[in-house]
Amino acid sequence: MPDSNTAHEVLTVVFQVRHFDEHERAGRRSDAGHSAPELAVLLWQRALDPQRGAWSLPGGALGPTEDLTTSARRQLAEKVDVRELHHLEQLSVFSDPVRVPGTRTIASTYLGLVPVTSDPRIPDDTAWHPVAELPDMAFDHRVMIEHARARLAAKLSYTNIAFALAPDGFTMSELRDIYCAALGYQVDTTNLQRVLTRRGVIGSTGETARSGPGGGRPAAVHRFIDHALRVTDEFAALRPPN
Amino acid sequence: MPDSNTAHEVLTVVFQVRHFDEHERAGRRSDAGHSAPELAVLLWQRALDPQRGAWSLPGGALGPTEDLTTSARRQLAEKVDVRELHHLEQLSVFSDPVRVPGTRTIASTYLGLVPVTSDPRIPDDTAWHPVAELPDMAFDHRVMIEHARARLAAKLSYTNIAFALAPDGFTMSELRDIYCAALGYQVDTTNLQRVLTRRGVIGSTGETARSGPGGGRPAAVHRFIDHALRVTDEFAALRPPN
DNA sequence: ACAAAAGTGTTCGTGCTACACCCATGG
DNA sequence: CCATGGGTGTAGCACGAACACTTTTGT
Repeated sequence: MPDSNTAHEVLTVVFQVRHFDEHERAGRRSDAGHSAPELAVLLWQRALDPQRGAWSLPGGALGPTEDLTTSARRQLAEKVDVRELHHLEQLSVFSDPVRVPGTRTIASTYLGLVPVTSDPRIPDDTAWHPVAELPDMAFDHRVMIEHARARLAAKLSYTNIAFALAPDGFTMSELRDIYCAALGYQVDTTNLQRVLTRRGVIGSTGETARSGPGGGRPAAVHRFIDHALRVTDEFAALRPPN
Repeated sequence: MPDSNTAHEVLTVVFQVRHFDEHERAGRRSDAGHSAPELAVLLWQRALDPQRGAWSLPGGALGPTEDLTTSARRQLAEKVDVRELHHLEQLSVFSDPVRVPGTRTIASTYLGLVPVTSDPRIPDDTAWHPVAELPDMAFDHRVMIEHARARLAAKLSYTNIAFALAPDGFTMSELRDIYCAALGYQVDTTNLQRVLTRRGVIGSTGETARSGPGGGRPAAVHRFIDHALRVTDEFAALRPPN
């Protein structure tokens, strides 16, 4: 009996660092006055029961001839331009038999990252939400987002994964804002630059950016050396002998 | 149509650090003359086609009312006493539509750890194999073992995961042998002790072990403080400010 | 006494943080 | 010339690697 009563779905936590307008979200600006960017997740609102009105992660049923990664990309193509998805990796599987009502459904979750520069057209039932204040979430989707966020934060410190969130060229201030948004705490610009250059993760293009209104020294433009995930701090301790 | 033609199986990479007899495995002894322990994986040999005679990871079909972790434990109960399984964690999912012939089967893989002290009775078709020289492996099981080994090696350096491989009480030499076997390279006993005590991972019981034949100072007996997985080196860089 | 194994102390290098100080631009 | 923001220098700390040295046992 190869057939079963079990369905398999793929759900992707898509993150992007975004600015949210002040009039949308009162009383949330940095000291300097300009709004600080925040880590956002892409969600769609359920139009039908169960859990009508609650927000869900994008995704859907796994097709019979596709693997999980292909399925995740296919499903996201309806919500986000696939070319904008600079990183996609597998997270964990949620297999509680009663995690959703009806047919028993196993969910494989993915982490997807979109750079700040892209602003893909998204359907009407879909929106970016700051991870700091999530709406009512359907089923077990909230904990999936928490897992994804923890994974992202961890990898920011020992891989070059930020390449998938940053634009092609950027100033160190812009990159610091991205790290702050993704990590949820303040990061020192000076040390960020030193750590990433020492590890060979970023480098300087020759160019310089124009200084903003009110002056200030023009910033050097940097870029990520690699555009694929690389581990840059493999063993903090117990590393192999020379 | 909730029914599907897709099956779901759970496969577990069970590791244990074991001694292999010299007459079984010629020419593999340390300088001192006593055989060094090695990292071993539990496999069973297929009696039926396809891939008859090749070796497989233990596991099987996911039951309709159990989650993945429960299923892994249940399947292993036939091979290994469950009480001996001191750690079990999810690895990745293998979802290539043609990864096995016949019904499309998705495999969720797990990492399981058994302490050196236990020697569970295992069925006749089942055996421990050193990971350094695996036999002919069925399907995609070889790469699953490689994933598991990489995960174990990584976690040994930034978590207390070795508690699941070590006995209740141990000397630092015994613990070093476990780390050497699992990592595949030499580890310095002195520094291992310092790293793990500073992190609060291990501590000294008052006791001392008897010295072996040929003398030598009796060793202090140590133990792991926690018996659940704990991350001990979360941020190597970019850690939050004070 | 001697060998063997365990434990301790010391030196060194490295990677990260924090903070002070210098540079370039717009007004 | 001054405010604003970018960049550089430096001191200090915490961690881990390597290795010499001391301690405690058995024969």
